[in-house]
Amino acid sequence: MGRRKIPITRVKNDNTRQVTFSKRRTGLFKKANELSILCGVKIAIVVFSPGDKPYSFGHPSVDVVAEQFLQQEPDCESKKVQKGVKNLKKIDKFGDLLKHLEEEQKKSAMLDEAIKQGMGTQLNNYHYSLAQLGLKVKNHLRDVECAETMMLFSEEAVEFSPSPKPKKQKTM
Amino acid sequence: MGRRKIPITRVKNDNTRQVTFSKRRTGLFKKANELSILCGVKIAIVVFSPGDKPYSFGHPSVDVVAEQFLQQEPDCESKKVQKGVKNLKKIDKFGDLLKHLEEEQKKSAMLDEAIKQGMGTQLNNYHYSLAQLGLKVKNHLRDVECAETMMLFSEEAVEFSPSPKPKKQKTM
DNA sequence: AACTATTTATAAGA
DNA sequence: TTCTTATAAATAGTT
Repeated sequence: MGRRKIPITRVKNDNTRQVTFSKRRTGLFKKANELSILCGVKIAIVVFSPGDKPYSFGHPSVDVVAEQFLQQEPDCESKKVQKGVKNLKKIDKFGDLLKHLEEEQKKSAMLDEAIKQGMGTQLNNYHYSLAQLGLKVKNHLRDVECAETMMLFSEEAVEFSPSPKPKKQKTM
Repeated sequence: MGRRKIPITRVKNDNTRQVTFSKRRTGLFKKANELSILCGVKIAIVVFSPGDKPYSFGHPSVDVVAEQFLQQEPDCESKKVQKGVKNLKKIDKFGDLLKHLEEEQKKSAMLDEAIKQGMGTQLNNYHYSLAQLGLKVKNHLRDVECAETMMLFSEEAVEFSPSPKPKKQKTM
């Protein structure tokens, strides 16, 4: 799609790579925007530049899409989970771990209830705390090298805008 | 980019819209793949079809990208969290809830350790159990209508594959 | 940032 | 859904 055909392998020259990134990211977001409009669908993209700066696109917002993505209830998956839990119970060696897990789930339910009681302005505080808990849980999965996670974040829904809050703002 | 130029407005015919979605989604994921390789960057895309079926693309995986995106430390955000936690401690009414939360985090650490001890074939079972826990956590956040969550599910990290586990599998 | 020769994506049709 | 192909659109190299 240019003066010459290029092989799809990492662009070696730093500067060229950054230019390619800028051009193609723009093109990608444009395509995503068209897709969302033409088909009336929700979409979210998150990408990090070669300099590790985050860029995102979302319609109607990254949040909304991520939210929906996580809410899915996997029929077969849930079966697997249940099956897994049953097998788990058969294994003495991990019996107490299972107990811990169950306790955590009960507490989750408690928190859930308590939160519903209504805590007005403190909702957000709890919210953040819960988010931290969620992160912990997720990290476990990562640690055991299972990649079936996903998550999101906060702040404004973005359209064609470089995401805010870059962790380490490097060169780009 | 076809026999004719089309205006970027919602495609009215249901069938045509679905066809357009399929073609453009494929094209978009291809572009995303090229971008990730050419520039050596991480990227994740989540999109829902007109029938609300989820599709995703991630390099190296949706998880990894989401993880990094959420781990960014938005100066103001992290301050808010810390501030929130502090305020939380000052509020007697919610003191015990906080304790519960802290306990859960400790247990998370325990689970983490135990898992690292090595559990071979049972890893996946625990993984699923943990995923359930994560789901619980997420649900809390959703209940309080804050979208800064994260969660997970299970099964394969995806590349060019329609995501599994559609909640309500409609027409497409 | 612009330009443009080329490659690539895709709308319509089968 | 998959394929074909005329045409629109993206972009690599250049300025």
